Order: sequence, then structure tokens, then C-alpha cells
Amino acid sequence: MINVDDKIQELKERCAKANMRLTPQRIEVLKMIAGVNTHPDAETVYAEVKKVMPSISLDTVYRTLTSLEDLGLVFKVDNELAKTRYDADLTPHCHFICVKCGAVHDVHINDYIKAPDESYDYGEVLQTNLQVKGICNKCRG
Amino acid sequence: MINVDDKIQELKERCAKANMRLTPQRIEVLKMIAGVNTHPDAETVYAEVKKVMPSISLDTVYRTLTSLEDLGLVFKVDNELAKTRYDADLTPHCHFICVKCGAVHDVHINDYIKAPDESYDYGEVLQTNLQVKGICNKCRG
DNA sequence: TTATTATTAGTAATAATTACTAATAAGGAA
DNA sequence: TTCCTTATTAGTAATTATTACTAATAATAA
Repeated sequence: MINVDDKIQELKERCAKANMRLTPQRIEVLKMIAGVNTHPDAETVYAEVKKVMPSISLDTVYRTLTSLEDLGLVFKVDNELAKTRYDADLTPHCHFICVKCGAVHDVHINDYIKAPDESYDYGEVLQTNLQVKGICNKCRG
Repeated sequence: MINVDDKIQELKERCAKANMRLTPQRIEVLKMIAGVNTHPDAETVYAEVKKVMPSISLDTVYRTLTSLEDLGLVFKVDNELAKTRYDADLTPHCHFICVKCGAVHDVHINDYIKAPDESYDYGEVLQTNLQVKGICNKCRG
């Protein structure tokens, strides 16, 4: 599990560097995502943060998630489900995604490569795929 | 590139087995996806199929894509973009996704593992991630 | 403390996808 | 082939995740 305090410290530094304000909304949203391993969607983040900050709006959560992504503190977990899921753990790792309930679990790549069948206990594997993301040559000009 | 005729043949067999009707809409939609390597979204499939079948509706395209997926003839390419992209090539392979324009290119896994930097010429890599999809233990009961 | 302006709350708008209904046509039976 | 049954379709309305807009608020620097 990642260290939430370290994460908030990083938020402070990156906001300062990017000339962005360190708002309690940003702190709470990041704290929430970094504190769980469930890879929550925007609505879930909203519901959780609302408990400690009842005035926060859904719009702010969406905007904040985008800001945190721009700052390189969280990223979107690719999935074919309806809702976008977020992860604050930036160390290289993979995900097991249940296509039925949408649960997202971390998978440790080295263990998985060594013994895909025994390395974890998440469920029945239907498909494994590798995504490489970047900027294509056309877009680089 | 996959053989479109073989793909249509498979559609016939699977429809028969699944008690689903072999409609011209299903044939045209599958033909379109199988005939390109651009991993089109629903709207693009709609626009293309409309050229040869002007009466087709967008709703039918969406339903047909789901049917073809259920039949195991196409699958959704995971991406964090707004629109879902489809692929009819079921042989194990990976994708390079441009986070700027949304272009999706095929990447051949063995080449990529051997020499990630030289194996292809799609663009600048920002992130590589592996997704494992399946049914989690909870959902299996 | 004050001023500047990025950020927020609240709400409206957008866009992808799904649901609904009457009409149509695929495919089996006669 | 022709007729029937009912899955499927076209057209449109509804839904749902996400984004945009605006006036009010509050984080930072002077």
C-alpha cells in the first residue's frame, strides 16, 4: 500500500511547481484514492470525500481527478467498463479486472510472468492484453 | 490482416449454434471491422456501413457490436478515451494507443518484449500496462 | 491585511450508449 | 415454395457519465 502522507507531500510540491493551488478538495480527493486499493471511479470518490467534506461537488471531483492526472499523481485504469477507474499507485504493476462486477485488483507482473496460473488468486482469466500508450509519430509532427 | 471471408463463415456457424439470425446488418458490421486495422469506434462503423446499407441505424450498430462480442468475434480494445474501440483480430497481440489523437496500432508482443524501443515505429511510449481480464472469485460464487 | 485570480459549488449542457415500440424479415415447418 | 413465428431492426426517446458555464469563494503573494 502506498504512503498517503508522502503522496500529499508530493501534491504540495507539484502544485507549487505548476502554479496550482493546494486546496482541501485536492488533498481529500487524493487522500481517498491513495488510501484504498479498490481503484475507485469518480462517483465513488465523490461519495467517500463527501463524508469528510459535505460541500464538495461532483464537478469538482471530476475536475480534481483531471488535475491530479495532469500532475502525474494518479492515472486512469484502462477498462472496457462504463466508468473510468483511478489509481494512485504509480509503481509498475498490472490489473486483474472482473468483467462481471468491475472489481479491479493489482497483479504483480514478475510473479505473473513466472507463473500466470498460480501467481494470484483473483479468478478465472479470460483475456490478457498489453497496452502501450504514448504519442504517435503523426501527433509529434 | 485477417481473412474477412473466414470471419463471415465463423459468424454463420456461431449464429447457427447460438440460435441467432444471420442478418445482413451483422454481416456488414463484422465485414467492416474485420476489413480494417484502425480499430474503429461505433460511430465510425456506422458511417462506413451506411455507405453500403443506408438504412442501418446507429442503435443497430451498437446492438450488433454487443452481439458480435457475445459471439466471440470481436472485442473491445481497452482505452481511456471517450469512445469504445473494436477489434476483430483475436490472435494474441497488443496495442499502441496515441493518447492525443486516439489512434490504435497493433504491436507484436514478441518483437516488443525483445526490443521495446526498436520493435515498432509508432511513436513515443509514455506508459506500458498489462491488463488481465476475467471473472473474479466472488462472481464465480 | 489586502488584492488577485485560480478554484469551487451548483446547475445546465453534452455526448456516448442503451432502452422502447411498432414494423420487418430470417429461418424453420408445412 | 409459401406461411408463421419471433428474433431483429429502424427510428426515436431516455439514460448516464462526463464536461462546460457562472457567480461566489478562498489560496497565495505582495
